[in-house]
Amino acid sequence: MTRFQQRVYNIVKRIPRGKVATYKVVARAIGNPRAMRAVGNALNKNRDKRMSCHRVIRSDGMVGGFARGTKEKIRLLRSEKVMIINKKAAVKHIISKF
DNA sequence: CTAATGACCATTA
DNA sequence: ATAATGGCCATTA
Repeated sequence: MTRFQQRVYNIVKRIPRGKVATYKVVARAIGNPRAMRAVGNALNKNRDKRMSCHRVIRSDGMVGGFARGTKEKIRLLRSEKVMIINKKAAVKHIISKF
């Protein structure tokens, strides 16, 4: 586990149920404002099902990728009442700061 | 060390 | 409105 991954997970862990954050905002929160792409890579490697990496989406509102499939990601989000239309999450759920 | 990869982003066409 | 492009960065081969 690299330190970068640690920092990412520590932030992602704090996203409350029913809310989502963008890769970009997470990158900013860990102090690497331009590392949003690397954030996605870090989450991709996570195999811990207990961790809620499905709450991280793209900055344009699209749900984005998921290690176990976008379908599953959407299913998980819907299960916690996050409204999704055309693979896009409703703005009201998106958190923009920590 | 260099090169390639990808759960991204903003700009441009 | 959609699609392509160049850039960015941690990790891995």
